[in-house]
Amino acid sequence: ENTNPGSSASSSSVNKEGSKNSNSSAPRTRKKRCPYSKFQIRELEREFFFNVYINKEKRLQLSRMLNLTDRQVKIWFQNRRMKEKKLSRDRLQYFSGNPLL
Amino acid sequence: AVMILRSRFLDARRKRRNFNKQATEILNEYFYSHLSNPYPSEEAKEELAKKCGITVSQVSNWFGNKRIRYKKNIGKFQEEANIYAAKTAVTATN
DNA sequence: GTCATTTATCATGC
DNA sequence: GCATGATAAATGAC
Repeated sequence: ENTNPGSSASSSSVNKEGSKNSNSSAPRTRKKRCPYSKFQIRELEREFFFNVYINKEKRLQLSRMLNLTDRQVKIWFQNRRMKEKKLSRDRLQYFSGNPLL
Repeated sequence: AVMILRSRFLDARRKRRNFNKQATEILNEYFYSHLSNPYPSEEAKEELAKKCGITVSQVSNWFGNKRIRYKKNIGKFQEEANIYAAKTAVTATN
């Protein structure tokens, strides 16, 4: 369902940021947003359920299992925490000051 | 009672509903009168949300979408921009 | 780390 | 069929 760069047997097409770009290419092209697969989301959510903050060890393990970079996993947890916070805010607003409660 | 509220909340998020005309008017008025810096402060967002009858998050969503879509195709919004420019000019004279 | 944001994508309205 | 609002990756300020 998801043709993830780095998944399957992608040899080396993964754009790495490690290269301290020798020549121009001044503004590094922004990485294109690539939606994660159901499987990737399930595993990420599973780990998020156990601990909202993931440590470096599990992060590396997860990134290898899901064919994601450590940075991607790290950012996913950051965004996920923000999502959780927003859900709490919306919940609070919705259930407060409503007609029948 | 709580259950129906809960279920209504769960599916109320992704069910999109267009804003009413008045709310859109208010948002567009702010956007085109701050076209050089269309980034309302948190206080401005709260005020807009109150006047439009929507949440602050919805105001942020609206400005985020408006900025990117305006930047991507300025020509398409030219007519709209002129309308609100004239509107703010009128209010300025009053 | 949080958090506003950019950008693409999703889901719906009409 | 696109317009539009909401959400999901990705970046950057701090």
